[in-house]
Amino acid sequence: MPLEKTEAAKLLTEIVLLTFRLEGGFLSAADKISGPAGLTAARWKVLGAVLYEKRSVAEIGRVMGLARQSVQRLADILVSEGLAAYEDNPAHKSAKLLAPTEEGYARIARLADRQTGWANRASQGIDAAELAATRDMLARLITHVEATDVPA
Amino acid sequence: MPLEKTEAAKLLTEIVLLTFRLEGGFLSAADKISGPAGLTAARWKVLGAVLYEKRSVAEIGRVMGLARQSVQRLADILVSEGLAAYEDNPAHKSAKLLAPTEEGYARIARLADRQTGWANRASQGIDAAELAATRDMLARLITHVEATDVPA
DNA sequence: GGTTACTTGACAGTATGCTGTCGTTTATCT
DNA sequence: AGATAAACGACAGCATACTGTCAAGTAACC
Repeated sequence: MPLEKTEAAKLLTEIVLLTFRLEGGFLSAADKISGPAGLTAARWKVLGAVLYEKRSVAEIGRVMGLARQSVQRLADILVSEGLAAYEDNPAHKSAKLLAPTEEGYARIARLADRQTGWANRASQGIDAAELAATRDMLARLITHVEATDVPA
Repeated sequence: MPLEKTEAAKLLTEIVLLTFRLEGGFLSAADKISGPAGLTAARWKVLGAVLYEKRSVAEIGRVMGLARQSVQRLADILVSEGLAAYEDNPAHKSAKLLAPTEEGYARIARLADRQTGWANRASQGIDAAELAATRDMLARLITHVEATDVPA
């Protein structure tokens, strides 16, 4: 006899599928927004993670929920393109801190208006309170999912 | 002078980042759930899309929000592994319909209980009405995002 | 019926992100 | 201080998903 899903579990299962689909749409939009500034969605993510605070590669991975190795690759590309640079980390000899260069900041500035315009249009006609509730629930789900282990 | 974000746009921007992160968590869980049944998250998605209805590759792509070519690759793999088969499409000479084989159905059955258990645990303590509201908002956002074009 | 537009599958190339593994560096514990 | 554990960067290999392009099939239009 198969296991029974709770009401919440049924809804969560629907949310999983919708999240996959929504992520695809967001990613596609992010690529189109960042393309004209010479960036991709993934590089924008990494550069954005160090805009206001220098971070090590591993730290960026934790903040964005990505594997260390994925970030390492993108960070190296950003450095090779002159959009970011590794700076010495007083707290760690080999784990250098990534920080945007002037050109890196300039690239982000070039897409800011495009991102704002997109966000304004895409959120048009949607109640802010409902969006805030959705944001809070997504944050809560992230916590729950990361704490839920899957038995081998 | 930079463009101004509406309140809803600010919230949407936060939701974008949370969605990226949540998708990563869901994907990781889906891989762990489907692994013991000899599937991956991506193959489970495609097989799941034809469980109750045969579909062409392009149709699966539309339903799941994926590129035709991505689905084609996975569908070919499923067929080569004997988990699905292409059947003649009376309405189109070359666009065959994908359908699970008996073994394909069996694989899905093998992970059903694991998925249910995960969903029950991960949704524990979360109000069903709030989850339903989130689900509805995600569906709405998908529609909005897919209708919002990004100027070149 | 024939032209045109769209859909579909196929193939190639690329970007993203994962796991696994290794040696080094840092932190912890006794 | 020394041993153990954990974190970090580096490298390799692989899965997933994208864009671009082409030929063939289907639908729409005149």
